[in-house]
Amino acid sequence: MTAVSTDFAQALRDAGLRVTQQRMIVMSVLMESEDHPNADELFARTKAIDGSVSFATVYRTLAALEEAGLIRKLSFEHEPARFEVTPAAEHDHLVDVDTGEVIEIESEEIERLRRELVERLGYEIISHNTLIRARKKPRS
Amino acid sequence: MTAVSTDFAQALRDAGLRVTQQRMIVMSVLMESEDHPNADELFARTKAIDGSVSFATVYRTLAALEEAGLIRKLSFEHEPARFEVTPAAEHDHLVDVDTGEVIEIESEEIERLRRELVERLGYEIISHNTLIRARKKPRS
DNA sequence: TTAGTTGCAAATGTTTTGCACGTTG
DNA sequence: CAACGTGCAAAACATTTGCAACTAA
Repeated sequence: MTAVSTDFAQALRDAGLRVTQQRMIVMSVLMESEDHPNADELFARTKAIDGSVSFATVYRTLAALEEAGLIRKLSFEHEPARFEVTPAAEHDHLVDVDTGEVIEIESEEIERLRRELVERLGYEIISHNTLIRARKKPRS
Repeated sequence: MTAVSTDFAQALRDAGLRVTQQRMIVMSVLMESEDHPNADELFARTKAIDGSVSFATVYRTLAALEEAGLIRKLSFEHEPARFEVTPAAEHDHLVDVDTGEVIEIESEEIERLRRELVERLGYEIISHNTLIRARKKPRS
């Protein structure tokens, strides 16, 4: 029982969810992913570890974990949703339109300005999701 | 032939697209929409003007107009894509999670910071899309 | 024991597409 | 008239769900 898997189990319990083998696997697969996998990819990686996990369970687990705030769903255009473990600090996503690569970018100042702006409108941010489509500048 | 419809026709021609009645109707419907309609809603509003326009054409027109940069597709979560005419100034979208209302918010400073940050990474922004899920603060 | 979870397959909802016909340039 | 666009219905695609079997608490 590693520290990490204990954390997963505890996080599930805290969320009022049962600790099942399937959820543990999906969580650990997502946690260990450096990229931002979609449900298909998570299913493939999960199946490689435990062939009995079904596609439906991957989706249901993702929905449950998102609901619990443990993971985040990213909506990209023209492609299925991707997922990431909820980051400690908010960050935006830059997609290289030529390579498809996703880069996380972070700015405390932008975040602060955004929060202030939203508060001035009388709202409180629950979550936000910024997608920047960009292209690498030619290095002169 | 009004100035507005001429602009639509010209915009289509400039994009290398044929000026068809269907495209003109879809464009004008979207242009006159104060909200951010989805394909379903656009189809309904379009059909009210010309009953012969098909659902497929609405989708194909939206794809063509987006490709041409004339309109923008917004990906929300747990609901079909919405559309808006490409705004003169970039703006973000705030969704009131309780009412579903979509509010456009704009900040030149955030935009500037974001552009600078992205440029520092060697990229050039093509487009961006920010979705903020928020809840109205109780007025004390 | 029993409420929550799962696997399977079927269903759902959105968006796309093949094809024959119509229209634009 | 040639290329492009359209309508229709069927297909594709991502995601969700009903149900009977299973399992965590």
